[in-house]
Amino acid sequence: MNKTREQLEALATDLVQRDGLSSFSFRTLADQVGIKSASVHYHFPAKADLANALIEEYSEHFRGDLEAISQRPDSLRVKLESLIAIFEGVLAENKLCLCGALAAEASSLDETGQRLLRRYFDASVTWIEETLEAHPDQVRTPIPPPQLARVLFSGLEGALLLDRVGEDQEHLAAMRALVHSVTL
Amino acid sequence: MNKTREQLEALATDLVQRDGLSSFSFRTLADQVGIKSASVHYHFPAKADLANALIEEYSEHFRGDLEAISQRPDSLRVKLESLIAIFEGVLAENKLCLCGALAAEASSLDETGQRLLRRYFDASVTWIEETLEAHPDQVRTPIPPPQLARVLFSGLEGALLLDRVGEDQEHLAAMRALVHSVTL
DNA sequence: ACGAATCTACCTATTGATAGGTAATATTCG
DNA sequence: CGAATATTACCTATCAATAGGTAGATTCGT
Repeated sequence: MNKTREQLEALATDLVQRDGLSSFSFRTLADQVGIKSASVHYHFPAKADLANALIEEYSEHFRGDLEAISQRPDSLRVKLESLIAIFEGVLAENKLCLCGALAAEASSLDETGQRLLRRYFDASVTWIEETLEAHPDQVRTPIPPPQLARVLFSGLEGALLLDRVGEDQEHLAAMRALVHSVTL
Repeated sequence: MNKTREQLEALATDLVQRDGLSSFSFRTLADQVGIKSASVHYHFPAKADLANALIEEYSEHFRGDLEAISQRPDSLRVKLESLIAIFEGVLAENKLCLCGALAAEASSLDETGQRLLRRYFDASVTWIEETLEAHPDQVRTPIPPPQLARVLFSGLEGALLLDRVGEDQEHLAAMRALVHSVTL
C-alpha cells in the first residue's frame, strides 16, 4: 500500500545509520526510489519531519526487539547478551544506531526530534534497569541497577561508534566481558 | 604569527564538537574570522584537510592531558576520575568529543582522517590500559585491563553522546560509579 | 468523480572549489 | 649591502553542483 513512503523511510534510515543525516538529500532518496524529489516532499514536508519519522519507527522497532528478549525465559546474562547481539548485528552491517548517529548531529533536528531522541535513550536505559531489577539474585556487582543500566547502554552506543572506525569488534567484545563479570 | 589559521582551527573545532562537520561551511568560518572563504581554502585546500588538521590537533592536546594525569602521583581511582572530569568539562560546554562527533560522520573524512580517528581511539584506550596495569593492586574486578579499558573509553564516549541530548549528566555520573566499583 | 500520489518546472540560497591577481614579508645570492 | 626572487596571506570574481523547498498540473486507483 504505502510502499513508496516505506521505501523512503527504509532507505533514509540506512543512510543515516551509515553516514549521518546530512550525507544525503531529498534528491538522493528520490533517485534511488525512482521518483522526483518534489514527491519526497509530499511524504515528508521538511527534512526534520523525515528525521522524526525515522526516529519513531526505529524506536518502535527497537522497543519490539527488547520486549521479545523480555518474553524469553532466559537468565539475566543471556538477556543482556541478546541486547549486545542486537548491536553486533548493526555493526556487522557497518552501521550505527540511528539515534546514536542523530545524537551527534542533534542540531539538525527540531525540538520534537530531540525529544524523541531523549525518549529513545530513556526507554532503552529503563528497559535494562527493569531487566536488572527483575533478576536481583543474578546481579554480581555493587553498582546499583540505575547506574549499571546507564553504564551498559552508553557503553554499547560508544562501542558501536568506536568499533565501526576500528578494525575489529574489540569494544563490543569488551562489553560482553563486562556483562559476564556483573552477572551470575 | 599564524593567528588566522589558529583561529580557523579553534572555531572549526568548536563547531564540529557542537554540530558536526557538515553543520558549517568555509564561509561560516571565513565570516567569523573576518576573511573571505577563498582564503580559508588557502589554509585548508579541502574540507577533509581541515578535518584532518582538527583531529591531529585535538589528539595531541588530549594526549597532553592524559600525560599530565599520568605524571601526578595519584591513585588509580583518582586518575580515572580525572579522565572522567575531562569528559565532564566537554559536556559542560555542551560539546562532544571531536573524534566521537567525527566518527558518526566518518564517511565525510578521507582515508587519512579515518586512520587518524582510529589512532586517537587506540591511543586513548592504550593509555587507560597502561594506567590500569601500572596499579595492578588497585584494580578490583576480574575484567582484564584490555577489556576494562575499552569498556571505560567507549562508556565515556557514549555517555557524552547521551548526556548531551539528555537533561542531566546521568551517564557520566554512572561512569563514575563504575570507576568507583572497579578501583580500590 | 475524487482524492491520493506523483509529475513538471521552477526558485533561492548555499555549497566546496578554482582561477588569477596583489601587497607585504622573507630569503637568496652576486 | 642590495637587487632578484620566492613565499605568505590574503583578495575579487566566478564556477558548476547541490541544497531544501514550492506551485500548479496530471495521473491513477477506487
